[in-house]
Amino acid sequence: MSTKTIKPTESELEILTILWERTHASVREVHEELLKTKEAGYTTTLKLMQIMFEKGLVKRDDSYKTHIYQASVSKEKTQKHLLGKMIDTLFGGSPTELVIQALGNHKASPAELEEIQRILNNLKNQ
Amino acid sequence: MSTKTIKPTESELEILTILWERTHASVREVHEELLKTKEAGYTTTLKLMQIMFEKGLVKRDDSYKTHIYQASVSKEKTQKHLLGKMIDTLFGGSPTELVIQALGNHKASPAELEEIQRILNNLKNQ
DNA sequence: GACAAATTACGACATTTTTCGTAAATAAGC
DNA sequence: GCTTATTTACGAAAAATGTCGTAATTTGTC
Repeated sequence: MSTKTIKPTESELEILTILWERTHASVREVHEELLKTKEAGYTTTLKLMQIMFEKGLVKRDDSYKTHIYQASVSKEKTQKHLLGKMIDTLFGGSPTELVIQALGNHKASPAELEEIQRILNNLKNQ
Repeated sequence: MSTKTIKPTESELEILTILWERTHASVREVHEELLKTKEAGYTTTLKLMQIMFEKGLVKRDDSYKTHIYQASVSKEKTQKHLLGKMIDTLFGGSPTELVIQALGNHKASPAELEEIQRILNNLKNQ
């Protein structure tokens, strides 16, 4: 009953990303960060985060005037879940197909290629 | 002005997937296929496909009573676009991080691992 | 303790997505 | 050519998302 609940919307994902970076932040801080990439009113961000709180996507400390928010779903779990969904719907259930696309269309440095190689070796020796 | 337009919704993606598999299909056929995985009324599917037509996501041949639909965005382009978006929003712009996640969390057969190895070798020798 | 500044709470509305009922159009069989 | 079955067209509404204005609350300052 854990992975099933993860279904953040686009906007929610943007906010989660910021919270993952900072571990915790006020609405104001999140909002400032959002403004760097998009237009939005302050109360819009506030409302969004309140709804995320009701959904359980974030936790908050409201012992002070300024509430401090924190993601309550981990980045890794969310990545895993959304990736799995994408593999299912877009890549016919084949993670390999996705990996091939990702490698083919997006540049990776030699160091990164080595890292992938290490993981690949691990998987082969099992 | 091509990749910017690709933004199918969840439902639209389901339909596109079916169209990609069959190259072309009637509403009835798509609907039957959809029923295997979810509940939906026939007119719902119809309406969805009509809207996709208006958006330009699909083409159709309406010279007969039963219209025949066809995806007008390619699977590859859509995969690429959505993958890129996911890399940006969820994986901090690092395709490698995504590949690592995908390989770590989803099983791949030895044959598939070999295929990935081939691609990796290719990338290394450049 | 009154005032100003910032924050939260709340409700309302716009937009997008999804759903479906009903009517009109089309085609096939008899 | 009439009937029946199937399909499309269309409108309306439900549901989910995103937007923001206004009022109430809190806190700090003088």
